[in-house]
Amino acid sequence: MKKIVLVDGNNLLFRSYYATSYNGVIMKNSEGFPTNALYGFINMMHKIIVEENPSYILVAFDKGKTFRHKKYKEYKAGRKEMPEELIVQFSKAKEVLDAMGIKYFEIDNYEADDIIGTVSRIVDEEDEFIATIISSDKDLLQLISKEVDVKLLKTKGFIRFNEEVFEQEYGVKPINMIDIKALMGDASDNIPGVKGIGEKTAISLLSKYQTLDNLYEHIVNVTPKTRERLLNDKDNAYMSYELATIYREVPIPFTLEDCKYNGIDKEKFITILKELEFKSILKKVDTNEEDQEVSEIKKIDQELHTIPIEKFNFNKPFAFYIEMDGYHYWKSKIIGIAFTNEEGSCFLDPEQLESYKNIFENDTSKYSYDIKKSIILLNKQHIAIKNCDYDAMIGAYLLDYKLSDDVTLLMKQLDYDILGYEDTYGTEKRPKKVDIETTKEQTLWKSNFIFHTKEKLLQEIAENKEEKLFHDIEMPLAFILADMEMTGIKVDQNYLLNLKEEVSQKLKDMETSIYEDAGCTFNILSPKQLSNVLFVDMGIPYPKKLTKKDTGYSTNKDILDRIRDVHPIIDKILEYRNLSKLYANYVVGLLDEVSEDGKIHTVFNQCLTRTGRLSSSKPNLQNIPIRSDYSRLVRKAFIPDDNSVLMSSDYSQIELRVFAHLSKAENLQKAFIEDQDIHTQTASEIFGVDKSEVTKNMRRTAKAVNFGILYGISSFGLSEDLKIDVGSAKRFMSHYLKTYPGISEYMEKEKKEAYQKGYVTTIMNRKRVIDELKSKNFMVRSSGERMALNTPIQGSAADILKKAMVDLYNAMNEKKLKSKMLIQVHDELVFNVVNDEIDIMKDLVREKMEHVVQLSVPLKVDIEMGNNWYEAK
DNA sequence: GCAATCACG
DNA sequence: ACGTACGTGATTGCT
Repeated sequence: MKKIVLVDGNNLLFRSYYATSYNGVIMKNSEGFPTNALYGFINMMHKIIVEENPSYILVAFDKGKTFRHKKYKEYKAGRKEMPEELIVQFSKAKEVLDAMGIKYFEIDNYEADDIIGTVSRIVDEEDEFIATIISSDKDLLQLISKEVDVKLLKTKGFIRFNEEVFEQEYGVKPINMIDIKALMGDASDNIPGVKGIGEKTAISLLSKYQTLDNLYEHIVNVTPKTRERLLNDKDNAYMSYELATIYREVPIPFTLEDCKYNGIDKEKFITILKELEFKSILKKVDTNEEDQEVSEIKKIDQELHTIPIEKFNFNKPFAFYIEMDGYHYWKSKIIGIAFTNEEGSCFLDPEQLESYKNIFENDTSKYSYDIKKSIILLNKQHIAIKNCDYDAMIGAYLLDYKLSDDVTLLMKQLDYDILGYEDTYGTEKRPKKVDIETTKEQTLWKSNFIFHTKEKLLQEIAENKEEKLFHDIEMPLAFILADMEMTGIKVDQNYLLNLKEEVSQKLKDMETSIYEDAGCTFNILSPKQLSNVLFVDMGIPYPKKLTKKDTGYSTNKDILDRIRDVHPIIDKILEYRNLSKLYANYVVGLLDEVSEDGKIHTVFNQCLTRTGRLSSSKPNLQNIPIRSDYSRLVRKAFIPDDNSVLMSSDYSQIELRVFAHLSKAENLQKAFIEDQDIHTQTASEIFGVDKSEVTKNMRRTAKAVNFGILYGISSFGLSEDLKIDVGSAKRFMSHYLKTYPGISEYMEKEKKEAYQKGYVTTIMNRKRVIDELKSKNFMVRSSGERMALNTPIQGSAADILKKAMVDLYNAMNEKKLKSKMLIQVHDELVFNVVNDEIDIMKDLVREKMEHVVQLSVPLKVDIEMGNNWYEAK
């Protein structure tokens, strides 16, 4: 059997044009020639060839007015004119196809559909070929037969229809697609169909009567309303039938054999790609870059040659990689260390570690991967690391992976084949047992890799202007975080144990009371069971419309809050949830994490978030309760060392200040310079009242709007947050934007730049690639836009606090202070301050944090102290 | 393993 | 017309 692929060229070009035209902005090459549709088109054709692997392929295009226009003047009327910027891409597409070695045809007065219909008929009639039709137009489904299937393109992926799939989906034969169209019409082609009959009715009618003729013959059996509609529009139905029928007798001037696919004309293809400036595609085509990268890695692999450790020169710069035997570095031990320098690699057995202590502590320049992990593992053996100035993991993080350049491809390979954390250590729940027999080779390979990719990675960092971020912030920060983790924070376990008893008793009482109200017992924490009890058994009306995607009733706080007044059980459930969260996460959960030294040693993930923030895990110390009075009591369990206090220092409104700086909105900046309460100030301006007359509610609204701005704003989101209607939310927004001139311009500029570059940056040039902006899906793309707006704000704030940590840490060292930095919570630092350093620390912390960078608005910190974290806030 | 929920900034 | 605010982590229930 020979396989021929039939592509609806018009359809593909249309799709990729409209999928990549945002706000009228489309991709062009430097000459101004529009290229957006071609980009998607070429990728699509490439994908088709890879996925279908056809020996024959044909692309069909429309040409001229068809017989359908003669029959029905209104055919395709009301369609927007094809934009000039798309028209010019059509002729270019044909050049592209030539270069790709793909045959295309257009025949005067026929649509692409008709050509495809004719070819598929020929395929049906002869015995040598089978065909696959590719389009997103359901019309073509009528061509399905034993030898012909249709790959129907969707916004996400595709569905392959053959006879069975079609019948399962529609309950009729593929040829009845025409009858369906005749009844339901097609708005995009302006085919009328029968008024009042949509897809559902059409399908259900035809699954009973099969064809249009048969339906009208048995019209008496149809329900009165539908019968009336059918009779009213009978003429239209039959005309629509004709219009929807693909013509399969086009006089085609070629044979199937003419459509043989002989592969691309590389030279021609590359010339066109260069002209269109499709660098990423060019890279794929040009000598098959991906293969090259793989071979380069393999080359490193091959070059790996081990030398006896006695002959290894530790006085020259070297890379090292430490392998441990478990998932969690606090609980694991070293099982081997590999070293690489320009002469080769060697392996160190952990039993000999003691005698090699000095090589980590000498002045030689060292490179590693996940240096923080290495510091902590070695620290357990009382070994320090000096002069490690390069961490490949941090480098890869700053490059944000997935740029389509050499280093990133290498890093991807690296991540997948070599250093993948989960591949080596498993997951939290399923940790792998690591033993050196199986990993020795890999460990050597890893250090080898670190050494040999360093230059490339650093070069890439330089190209991004991220050198300062890398060398002056992230690298020193790794050591600081290691110190903070190792120091840990002291926990009052007795306090937590008492709290445990108290909460557990409350939970029991609560439980009985809820069961009484409900009249049955059930699992309160199961949303499924709970919604059943509330909205079915007890008959409480669900307060929100169920959208089609909802699988069932939601029972989240937002929903329950709206029905609080209906029944006392609701408040009890909310309370029960609060308490069980407190119990599981913050009482038992924390107690489980206390080490033998009576402290909690969290892990700060430095290379995880997309914005540049840290995250904290095992346990997470960045989400300890504070918003509710009762839950925040757990903070009393976090206590200072002897003769010390806990000091907390947090930036006031850092993200809004960063936003005022970035957006250059003058009155916003002014408010900060004058040290106003920013939400009150905003309220006074958008409500047009004096500050003294701003009510609590006005301030609350203003605060929500301010947050909306930081998150990339949508009036819907604001209305949800404030529980007001979308219209009012819209008015607040537009009023806000009028009040603060410059903000909408800033946001538009930011979005446009993100679309052009494909990434956004922070004040310290931290980079975040946003692939969502390329999505064809509106929702995904909008979300990409919000990321583009929010990341510079959140990320710059993160940069600022990170730099402050470095500056402050260095200053504390210089002054030989005994106080310690313990925790970072995005805009807050927590310290253990020894009593006789309180004054000096207060001044130093304020000085370093407030003057870490020079913005157009001042930075402000609030400092609190106490005998536990509860008091220091 | 994923969805739902809720803790923080 | 889409369906809707940014960034995290841990627990629970359920397939």
